[in-house]
This record gives sequence, C-alpha cells and structure tokens, in this order.
Amino acid sequence: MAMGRPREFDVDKALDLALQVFWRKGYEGASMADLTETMGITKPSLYSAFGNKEELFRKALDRYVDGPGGYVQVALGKPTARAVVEHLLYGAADAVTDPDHPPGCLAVQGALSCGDAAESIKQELMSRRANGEEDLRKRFDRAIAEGDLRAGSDAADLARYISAILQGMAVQAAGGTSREQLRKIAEMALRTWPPTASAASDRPA
Amino acid sequence: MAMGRPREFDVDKALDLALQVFWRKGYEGASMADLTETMGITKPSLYSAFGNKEELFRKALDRYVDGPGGYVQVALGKPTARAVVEHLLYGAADAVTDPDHPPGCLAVQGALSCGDAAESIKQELMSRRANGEEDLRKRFDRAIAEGDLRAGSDAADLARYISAILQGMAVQAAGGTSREQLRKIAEMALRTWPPTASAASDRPA
DNA sequence: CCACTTATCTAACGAAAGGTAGGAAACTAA
DNA sequence: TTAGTTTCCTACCTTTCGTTAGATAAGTGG
Repeated sequence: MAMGRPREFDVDKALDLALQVFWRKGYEGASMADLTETMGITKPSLYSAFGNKEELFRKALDRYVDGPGGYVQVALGKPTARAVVEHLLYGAADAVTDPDHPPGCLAVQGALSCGDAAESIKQELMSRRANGEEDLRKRFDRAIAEGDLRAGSDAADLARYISAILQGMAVQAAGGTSREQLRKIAEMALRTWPPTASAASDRPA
Repeated sequence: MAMGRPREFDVDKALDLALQVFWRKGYEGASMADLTETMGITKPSLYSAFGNKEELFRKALDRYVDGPGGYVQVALGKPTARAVVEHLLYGAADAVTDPDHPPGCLAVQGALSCGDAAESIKQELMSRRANGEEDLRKRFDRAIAEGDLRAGSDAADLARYISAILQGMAVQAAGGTSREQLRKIAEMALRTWPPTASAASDRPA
C-alpha cells in the first residue's frame, strides 16, 4: 500500500517548541499564530499532526512531565523521605529557573485561572497537581511504615505542605526570583523538615 | 451649570462584581461580555465609567487589595514578627478559601502567564507581589533591629520564604484545597518559624 | 506511468474578541 | 421651556481567534 508524502518537520521538535510557548504564555495566552510561528509550520500542518489546540497542549504537557518536570519522579524514587524532599525542593529551584526554559512551572501557570473555553485544561492541570501530591503522600506513607518518618505523622498533610512550597517557588520564579534565592527557600524548608505534625489546634483565636 | 443624567448603577458595586469575574477567570479569561453581563451594565456604560478593560482590572485590583486582601496590611501592623507571620498565614488560609469569593488570590492567578496583550497586567501583578514581599522584608528588618528576630537573620530571605508559602497556599486553594487543610499548612510553617537563617551551603551535592 | 495516500500551502470560514458612533433619554440651571 | 450636560442603549466597527476546504506536491506499491 502507499505510504504518502513524508512529513517535513520533526514532530517532537515541534512539540518542544509548542511547549515553550504554552509555558511562557499559558494555554489561553498562546495563540495559534504564536504556536505555528514558533514551531515553524502552518496551521493545517499543526492540526493534521496534533489534532487541535487542546490536544496539542495535552501532548506538550506530557512532554513537560517527562522532560523538565522529570525531577519529580526521580525524587519519589529516593530512599528516604528527607532525600525525596531534598530532591524535590532543589530540583524545583533548578527546574523553575532553568535558563533554557521559561521561568516557572507549566502545571501551575498553564491555566491557573481561565475563561470557559479553557476550563477543561484547567481541570487537567488541577488533576495533575493533585496526582503529584497524592504520589508524594503515598511516598510519605511508605516512609512512615518504614520508620523513616515519625509514626503518627500525617502523610497527606506533609504532602500538601511540600506541594504548597513547591508551587510557591513556581510563582516566585514566574515573578523573577533567581535560582540562588529559590535555593535559599528550599534550604529553609529543609532546615525545619519535617515540621512536627501536630495534635492540631494550638493556633491563636 | 448642568449636572447631566444621573448614573443608574452603583460604580462600587459594579466594580466588586467585575472583581469577582477577574478573580475567577483571570484577566485574559474574563471577556467584556462576561464582565458586562455580571455587572449588569452595557459595554458603553462600562467604558464610560471605567475607561477600558485594563483600567477596569487595575481598579478592581485596588479594591481587592483594600478589601479581601486587606489582611496583609493588618498583619504588617502586628507587634512581633511571629504575630505578623501568624496573621499572614492564617489570614491567607481564610482569604483564599472565603466562600463569598472565588478561591485563590487575584494577585497570583490574575495573570500569572499570559499573551502579549496582557503583558502589562502581568507586570503590574508581579510588581504588587514584589512590593508585598518588600513590605514584609522591611517589617522583618524592624523585628531584627528590635531584637525580635535573631540578629544575623536575613530579612529578605525570610520574606521570600513566607511569600512563597503564601503563594503556594493560593495555588493550593485554586486547586480546591479546603480552609482546614490550608490552616494545617499554616500551622506547620509556624511550628518551624523562624527557620534558622543559615551561614548557607550545607546543601547536598 | 498510474493509482493511492499523506503532507503541504493559500485562502478562507464563522465566531468572538475589545472597543466605539450616534442618537434618544434624564437630569440641572437659567 | 430651553440650553447644556451626562448616561443610556442599539448597532456596528476592526481585529483576532480557532479551525477547515480544497488544490497541489511528494512520496510508495503495482
């Protein structure tokens, strides 16, 4: 059977370029004109290869998770809870300030808030962030079982706490905070890790 | 002299409604149709009263800072660094999950990343966040001078650290995290406050 | 060479974006 | 009443949005 005309551009390279655009401008802020111009292809080529804008974003997001965001999975594989958190915090400090990429984190700034048309993308990103937090919770549960974290620690609370710091670092990076400054934040968080999980409620009225 | 036809809508009420829309959808995601529909006025009325979309956002942002975001200024007036941080963290937990408003923080999710047309709004929000952090740094400097924070503490580092946690809580809220869960994050951060500022560099290779 | 398949491009589509003209309506001052 | 001022609304503007026909080009299998 016939194989047809061969594609003249590299799909993965084009996807990487699309990722850069989405990362810098967000899902809504990235127009098809921005994308095609950066990717160096025409709109019909884009639609033929990637479906539509939403599918293109999802594919770019997958690529992000496996590439620049890969440090998260690496971190989860570390042998102790402390090593996991160290790798997450310093990995984030480096990833969100990598000079080869836009500052910040696609999963945070891709569609933190948006119009109705982008709602499903926003949901996708919320779900990815929640999944990452859930993975971390499971890792902490294991650490508790292994006696690596104090028995009685609440893994979900700890995972939320670390996730919040990571996301805060992403917002900081989007605002121009430098890698060195972010590393100091990581250091401070580590200096007090783990925050002794509480019997709750010694907070002020 | 003549006074002209009186305005039929309440400018401040309309601004509050616009604020809700920007808060929920972000600057880019909020269309003029969204805004006018929610505000209950027509486009010419909106333009006549507020200038254009960008000016409307800036006015809504001012209102946000003085209203739902007012806890920040209150916090800065507290007598000790610890009280400032307590008020900031618990104030943020409550503010970003106030059921009367969209979840999250306008200064974070209003335009964290965006297209070219919204660039100046993004800059404005970056600048506001930086100013808030700078105010906190000054407050910590005072606390150091008063012996309230350990001499040798780096006020800028501490301000960045707290800002990152606050922004992380805002992202969490945008993802659906509850007020109780955010309060636990605040509690954990407070339990380890202040993170002993470092002679730096005891981090792993 | 021919049929078939797939990629390429130009050019357009309808919808929605932000923004405005222009005239009728509602008020005050004289 | 009338002149002057300001707000109101309908209808429209231009531009850009995401998306797609439809024709042409470049390859493979017979």
